[in-house]
Amino acid sequence: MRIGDLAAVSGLTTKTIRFYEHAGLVPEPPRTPGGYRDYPERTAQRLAFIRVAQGAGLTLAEIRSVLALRDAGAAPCAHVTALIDQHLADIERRLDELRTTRAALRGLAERAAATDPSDCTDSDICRILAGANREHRPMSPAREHP
Amino acid sequence: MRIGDLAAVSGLTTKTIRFYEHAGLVPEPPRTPGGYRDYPERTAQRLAFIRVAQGAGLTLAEIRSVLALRDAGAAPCAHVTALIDQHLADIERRLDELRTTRAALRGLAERAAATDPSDCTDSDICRILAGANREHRPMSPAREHP
DNA sequence: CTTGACCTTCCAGTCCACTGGAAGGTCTAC
DNA sequence: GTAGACCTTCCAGTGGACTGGAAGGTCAAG
Repeated sequence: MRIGDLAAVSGLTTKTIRFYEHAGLVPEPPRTPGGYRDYPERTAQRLAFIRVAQGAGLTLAEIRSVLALRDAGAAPCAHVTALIDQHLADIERRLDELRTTRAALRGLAERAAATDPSDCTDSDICRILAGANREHRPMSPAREHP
Repeated sequence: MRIGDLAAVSGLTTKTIRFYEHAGLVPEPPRTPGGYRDYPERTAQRLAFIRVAQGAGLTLAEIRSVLALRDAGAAPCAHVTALIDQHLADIERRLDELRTTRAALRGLAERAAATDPSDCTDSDICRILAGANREHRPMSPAREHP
């Protein structure tokens, strides 16, 4: 099975598969005499597993750790369970953040509807935004890497 | 006002302020004879505005566009309103995604609780994850740049 | 024998908002 | 005069998951 075939059956691109190999998610396959990658059938299963795990919100690094355990002959169950719990907690946190930001934005949308543009002078840059939540600071929503 | 003072009153770092200047959010200030940045008072207001706008979930690029309008003498109200609506829609979409992923993860957590590790063979890499949502594919959650 | 589909490697860029560090200059207090 | 706090510039890196492109090699069909 060459990389193009594998890409076709897995729904990924050849680029992505090479990237996965580079990232240690897929082992280096044997090569044909011409130097082409020649994959065994089970690599397709591995890629399918990666997709499912990604769908569950695991990062490639986490998926790699699960695969490494399995490749080492260990049952990764406990590890997987921990990852799932961790991601659930993470998602709850992000949901909270998003709901807070949504509430703030809805407030701003209301304020915007009530604002007369001709009323809006240079002094504050923007009447809608400036002055908003000047009392209740603790908002800071979508900052991923603070 | 030198950059350190401005950092102190704005709660940002000097690094960040220079970065904002480089990014076109803050105009280049005059310099002291020694070459230090010497900010007027109103820059502090500008930085405060940036923080509020960021708190509302606007990106620096969007904030720059609002500031550019204001600097050009125009009232950015309509633009700001559009940005707010857009971000609200965006947040709804992300909330949906997160809720979907959460539901999937809860299913996996249940399955994990019901899985006996000694039961778990090499064949599928991981019983908990593999085989999960093999029917209802459409999950794909936290993919920001697909 | 040529076309063109496929493959190879490697490097760099994307997005976002910073952050770190090196190598040096300036200012204030003692 | 010197310590050390602050400032300057510029370049590179972070995380996450790819994606694009250049420059070239291989293979099957016509």
